Amino acid sequence: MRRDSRLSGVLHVLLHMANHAGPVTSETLAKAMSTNPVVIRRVMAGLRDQGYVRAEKGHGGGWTLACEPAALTLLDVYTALGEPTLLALGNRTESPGCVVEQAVNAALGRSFAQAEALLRASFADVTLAALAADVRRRTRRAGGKPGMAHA
Amino acid sequence: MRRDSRLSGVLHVLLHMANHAGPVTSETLAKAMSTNPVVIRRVMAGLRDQGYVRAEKGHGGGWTLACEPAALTLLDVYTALGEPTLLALGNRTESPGCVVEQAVNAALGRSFAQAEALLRASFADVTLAALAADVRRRTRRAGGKPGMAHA
DNA sequence: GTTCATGCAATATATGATGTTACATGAACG
DNA sequence: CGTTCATGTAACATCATATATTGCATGAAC
Repeated sequence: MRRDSRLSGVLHVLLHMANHAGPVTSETLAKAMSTNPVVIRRVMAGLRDQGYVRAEKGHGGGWTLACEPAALTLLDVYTALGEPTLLALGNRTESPGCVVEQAVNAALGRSFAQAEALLRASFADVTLAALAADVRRRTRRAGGKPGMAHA
Repeated sequence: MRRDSRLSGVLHVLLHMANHAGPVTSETLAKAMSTNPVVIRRVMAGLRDQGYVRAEKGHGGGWTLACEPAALTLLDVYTALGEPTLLALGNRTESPGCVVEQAVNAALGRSFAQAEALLRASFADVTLAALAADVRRRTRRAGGKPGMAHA
């Protein structure tokens, strides 16, 4: 099944913004992600509505981080994205009349709920600041420069 | 994202077979699942190749369970299906040149690996016999008959 | 008022699960 | 035998959704 990479993409964008002083335009971010500026605006809309980032128009405009990186968790970002489906597996139908269906749904549902809870807990444990620190560590190790070293 | 319901569907089919003495045809199973016989054969192919079920042609043919329900776990079934993707989220690209990408992939990868491991462990803990027992319990509680009480 | 940037709707594309048709193979029954 | 029933499989249609793209409106800075 096709996998949703919006969370990954948004984190990538946020880290670039954290590494950058002034506002960054959708176009710049899009080039760094080799995608389209509209896609950037689309996935950032939720974060903007939550107040995590700010978008300004006109000359010198672009995206700015509007919160403490240490206070923003992956769970916040995931929630701002609209909490897209986490699991690729699901129950066939919700036909409450069939006891077989009920038993299958109950068993799978327990497993699915556990996995979702674990994922959310994992997300809540990681802050943007921690990710940024990891980026700095990797940059030092590679001896490169911090900016957007994209192909 | 659209969710893969093949595991749910196959379990449904296996439970119907466990409740039924003789062979069951794809057509009968398809009606019970309100789908197409070809879909049944497709998702059952892996289980047949693993020897978990048997398929016989001609008059009186159909599908038969070929293993102990207590020995068949959901993990076995999942594996026989070809281990379809468990998580709906994924990493954007595998561009090893970008340290930001590496950091994001590492963080998300840890969460994803944990969740997948938990799911597999959950699956390994449930046997077809346990599911069948749950079906019987639910049937008793509802006062209905065990067969394929589908709409 | 021209340029730059976001906001957003509308549309196109790609992928993968699901549904369907068609035909071949082989077993059981007359 | 041949007929019927069932699976096996390829080929194609359908549908949902993430992703890509175009177009135009809005508003800020020069």
